[in-house]
Formats: sequence, C-alpha cells, structure tokens
Amino acid sequence: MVTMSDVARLAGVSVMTVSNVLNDRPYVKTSTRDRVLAAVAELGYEINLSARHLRSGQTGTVGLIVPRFSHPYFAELADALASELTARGRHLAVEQSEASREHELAALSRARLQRYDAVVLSVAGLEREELATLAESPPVVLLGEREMPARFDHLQLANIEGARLATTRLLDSGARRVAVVGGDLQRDDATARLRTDGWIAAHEERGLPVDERLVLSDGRYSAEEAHDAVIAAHAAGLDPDGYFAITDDIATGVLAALHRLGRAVPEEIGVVGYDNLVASAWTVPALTTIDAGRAEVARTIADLIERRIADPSASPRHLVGQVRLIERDSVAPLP
Amino acid sequence: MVTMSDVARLAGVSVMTVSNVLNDRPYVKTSTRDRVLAAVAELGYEINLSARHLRSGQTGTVGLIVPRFSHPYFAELADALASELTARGRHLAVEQSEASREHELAALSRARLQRYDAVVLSVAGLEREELATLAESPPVVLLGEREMPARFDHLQLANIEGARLATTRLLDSGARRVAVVGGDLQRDDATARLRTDGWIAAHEERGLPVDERLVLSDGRYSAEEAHDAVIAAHAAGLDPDGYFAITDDIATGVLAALHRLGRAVPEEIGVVGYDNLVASAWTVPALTTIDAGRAEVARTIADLIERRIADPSASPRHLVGQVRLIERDSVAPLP
DNA sequence: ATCCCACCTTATATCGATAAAACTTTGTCG
DNA sequence: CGACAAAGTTTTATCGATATAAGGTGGGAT
Repeated sequence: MVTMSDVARLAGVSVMTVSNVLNDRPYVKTSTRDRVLAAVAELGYEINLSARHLRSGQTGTVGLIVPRFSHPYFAELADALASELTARGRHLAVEQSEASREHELAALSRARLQRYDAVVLSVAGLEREELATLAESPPVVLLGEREMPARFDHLQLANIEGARLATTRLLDSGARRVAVVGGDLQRDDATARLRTDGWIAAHEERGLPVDERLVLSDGRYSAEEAHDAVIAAHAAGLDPDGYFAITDDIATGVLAALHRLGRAVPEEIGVVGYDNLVASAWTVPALTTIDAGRAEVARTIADLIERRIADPSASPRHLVGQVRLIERDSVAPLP
Repeated sequence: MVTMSDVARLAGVSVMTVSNVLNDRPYVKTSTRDRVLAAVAELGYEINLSARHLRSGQTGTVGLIVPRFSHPYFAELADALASELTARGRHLAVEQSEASREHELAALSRARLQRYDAVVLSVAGLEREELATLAESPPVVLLGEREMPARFDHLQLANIEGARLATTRLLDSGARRVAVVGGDLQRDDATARLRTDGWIAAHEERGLPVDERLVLSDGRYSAEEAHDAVIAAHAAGLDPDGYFAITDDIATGVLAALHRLGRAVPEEIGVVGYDNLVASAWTVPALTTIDAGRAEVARTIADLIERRIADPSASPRHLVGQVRLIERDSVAPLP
C-alpha cells in the first residue's frame, strides 16, 4: 500500500507537508504543492481513512439505519437522503436493522457509530428507555412515530393527521364501512397504531360509528397478509366498502385481492394508501395516497445533521413532517 | 471516550490482555477474563473500530455498491445479501452510485474500499478498461452483464436466456407482435441490449420475423417512460399483442398503460416482466415474470466473498446465475 | 546591521488498537 | 526435585495519519 511517507519521500518533503497539501491548509508554497500533487499522482496514493479517522475523528460519511433495505419507503428515503448529503459534500451508507432491538442496538453501538459522522436511525424495535441509555458521541437523528427521549433530534411524521385525511376522503366519497388494513388497536406507539387512531378520528369528526372488526391484519405489514385479510373479510361478510391501507405496499395487496374478488375499484370500493411511493402512480388503478414529502423530509434530516455536527451542544429539535393527500384513481370522485 | 487502557487499569492487567479477552484468544485465565469483562461492563467500554482496522486490517463489514437504493431489484438483492452475510458473521453497508462512472470510481477508490473487507459492485457506469485499472486491495466481486476483466470474481445473470424464455412464452400463447419495453439495439453490453438479444433469439427460434419498431422506450428504464411509450405505440398503430418488459418495474408502467387504454390483460394482450420482485405478485393482474433466483445469487456472492477473503490469490471465478419463468396471470394460458 | 514578522516546513508526540516476541507462572513427568 | 513444555501475561514496535509547536527563510522597518 502507498502511504503518505512514500509520497513525502518521492516529493522530497516531510509527511506533514503532504498532509498539509492534501487538506488544503494555508502556507504551502505553490511549487511544493505541485511537487506533492505530482508525487501523489505518480504513486496513485489514496488516503487511509481509518488512520485519518483515528487521528482526526472525521469520517465524512453518514449512516442511515432502516428496518429493511427492501421496504420501498425506506429505499426511497435513502435515495433522497443520499442526494441531499451528496450536495453537502457528505456521503451515505445504509444499514439494515431487521426491525429488531438487537440489530438496532448493534448498529448504534459506539463501535459502529464511530464509522460515521452522524447516524440517522429509523426507530422500529427499540423502546424509549433503551434509546435513553445510548451514548450520543456522534450525533444521532431519530426518525419515527414514538415518543423519543428529548435529548435527540427527532423527526416525526404526522401519522394521525395523514390517516385522518385518507379516511375522511373515503367517507366523503360515500363509504360507510371503511376498513383499515394493517391497523392495530393494541400497541401504544407503533406507526400502525397511530394511523389507526387517525382512522378513528376521521369517523368521529364525521359523527360516524367505528366498527372495530374493520381493523384488518392486526399489526402485520406485508402485501401478502393484506391480500389474505381482504379475502377473509369479504368471506366473513364484513363487506367493507372502502379500504384505508396503512402503507402503499399493503394497498397493492388490497388492490390485488379486490381484483380477484371481482370488485371494481373505485366504482364499488375505494382504496387509499399511505407513503406515496413512486410505484403507486403505476398501480391499477393508480393509487390515491398520503404523501409525507420525502424530499422535504430528507432535506430536514440533512439540515439537522449539519446543524448538530457544527454545534454538538445545540438544543435538540423535534420536528413534525407535513402530509397531504395525493388524488389519483382508486377513490370515486367526491359527490 | 473510554479506551482499552482505562479497562486495563481498572482490571489491573495490561491492555494486551484486554485485547486478548475481547478477541476470544486462547490462554486467558477464566478469572482474568471475568475481571476484564466486569471492567468492560462497568465502564461501558466499546472498541474503536478505526484503531482496530488501522492495526489489523479487518473491518468485519462488506460494502455493496448499487446504482440506486430505490430500485427494488437492488433493494431486494441487498436484503438477501445482508441475510447471507449476517449468517456468516459479517455485516453489510450499502452505497449508491447513481449509475455514474464518477460515483462508481469514487466508491471504489482505495480510500473507500478500506472501510470494507470486501466490496460487491453492481457495475452500471464503468467501462471495462476502467475496471481493469482498479486496485484490488480488498476483494471485489463484480455483478453485471458486461464483459469484465478476468481478474475479478464475477457473477453474471443469464439475461439473454431469461429474455428468450419470457418472449417465447408470449409467442407460444399466440402473440405475434411482441414489443420489448425498455429494449435497446444500440449499446453493446448493457442489460437492456442483452435482454433485447434474447427477445430476438426467441423470434428466431420460432421462425418468426422481428419488427424493430417494437423495441420501445430505448435504453430508458422507468415505469413512467414505459407507460408513455406504450400509449404512444398504440396511438401510432403499432398494435402490439404482447409485451416483454425488461424489468418488473417497467412492467408496472405497461400494465398501467394497458389499463388506461382499456385493453384486457391477459385476454387481449399478454405481459411478461423480468426480476420477480416481491411486489410483482400483487400487480393487477399478477405478473408473469423471470426469476433470477435472488436468494441463490446472494448466497453465491457471499460464497465468493468468503472464498476470496480466505485466499486472496485464489483464481477468479466467473459464474452465471440461473433463470426460470414464474407463471402468474398476465399471460394467457398456453393453447 | 539588527530585529521582527509573515510565510513555509518539519520534528515530535499521539490517536487506540494489535502482532510478535519476550517473559513469568503453572503443571507434568521421569 | 529439576527440567521442560504449556499456559498465561506483558513489553515493544507499529499501523497511517494529524495536532502542535518549534525551526528555518527572506524581506522590510528601524
């Protein structure tokens, strides 16, 4: 491996001068600089980041920890965040936690954190108390629904509001038995629970009764399970006339099931999703859904990171993202 | 920050003994080990990976460089590879190259490579000649369609064969004007070109003529562009009666367009995709597609990595993945 | 001529760990 | 009981870079 001292020898200077050149520090004569750069080019030298990091404490990369790489919501978020960070001269590496406490803890151990200048954690498995005990040596930005310890920067999405919007849209187009697929009435702080709360709120706002049997596919999340739950609901005579799917992913399972049952969307039954994935513009029919402003979320996260790297003692911010309804073709027009 | 020497002091041993305990090396008395572990626990010590890496050259993590996080094919591949590596005691970090030469080169620079024990590169932008000049300090496994320098381990997918399978299925169900969406007749070594070659091969095998006007959406890849190309093809009177979409992603755009045109799938027009994404089971109708055995691909990559880490001088392997047709509902049954 | 200062360069110590070898203790066996 | 191997522990040197402070220039002011 070519090291700085090889470069220094070839250029006839000290390693420190090489370091000064490569880090654009002042007080290096132009002729010296040129000689060093020539030596760098000739030897094909590239810096050893571990050594630099050991000494300087800067890695230049930000870590993002998501439950699953293959969940399109997180994939699209990662994509957006990578663009934002690149624009700011940083770089993103993504890791997967498999939504488990253990993996999240492992990823957040100081050891792993050291690879990164900052870490963005999409909280899925960890409890608040466990988060509270974490070291915060590198800045950590949390992303998630739950209550989080106040000392972290935290970006929360407006889950209840989004779910309320989605459900209201279905009710206003005439649906009276709106199921919530992927809903959950048990857990306290999960995304599923909050979106279910929004579903309830919409009913209350319109003065309509809530039928808890319409909470389908408790606490589970895949398109497949959603598909099966819809088939089962119709078989059981529950006869929903509208579906609020708590994610777009789940909505694809719902659409597939309704297609299989021969129920026309949106004429007979309306469907609204949540996330506004890129793919949701190309479902059949195109999915009406809730958008949480991915690009803006990414920008906000990047800003939080910059701010905290610049001033580690800045007081933590707790932000809430905006949501809006994207109208497409899976719900009948308003009367 | 707590360092090894803090632990050593508290446990009343040398740092080397602490290192020995933490790395499970033999010849440490049980009582000593316990004392060290107690000190570790008491101080909340965690190892500094940069220091370890600087000295030992092992990071424990493998890097995967993909064109885009949000492309579901790569997301699912990352997911599968992460599982394989976890099972082998390693850990995966994913980076995005945006399919550009520059980003791929940057990601592959020795500096970045040093973060990883091995790197898996899904080649999109780099040319063969550029690859040839790369340092290979950490093992690099290439993933892609093109010809690759022989010195790298390389996993190639059977693109031509898969495309032939897909097209043949459409022809055998009676289609005579099968369009290839996302096809490409120009570039030499792109995925799109190889899959188009397979489309041609299927026609030749069945003794049917090829109409080059049925190559739609040249060299572009999004569902949106595919959607527009299908609409345009019908407007232009090209009247395809079958569609081979070179990715499942593109197939969703095709299905959406046909739905909008009011053409029944599969009764009037058949559609076959490529990739067998998880989501493709839930399109309307469910997509018939080509499976490239993601789990097996991931296992093969992981094996290549292990093998090369164990023996850096092992002779490089060039493997070709297997493909098979997954029958679902987007093509009419065979007559 | 002397001093000062800005500009440029280098010597030294250090970041936190591990490899290799040296050293000490314990155990076994004739 | 002494020799010698095995087990257990420590010493020393080092990975490749950067922070800090000290060491040289050369030119202008006094």
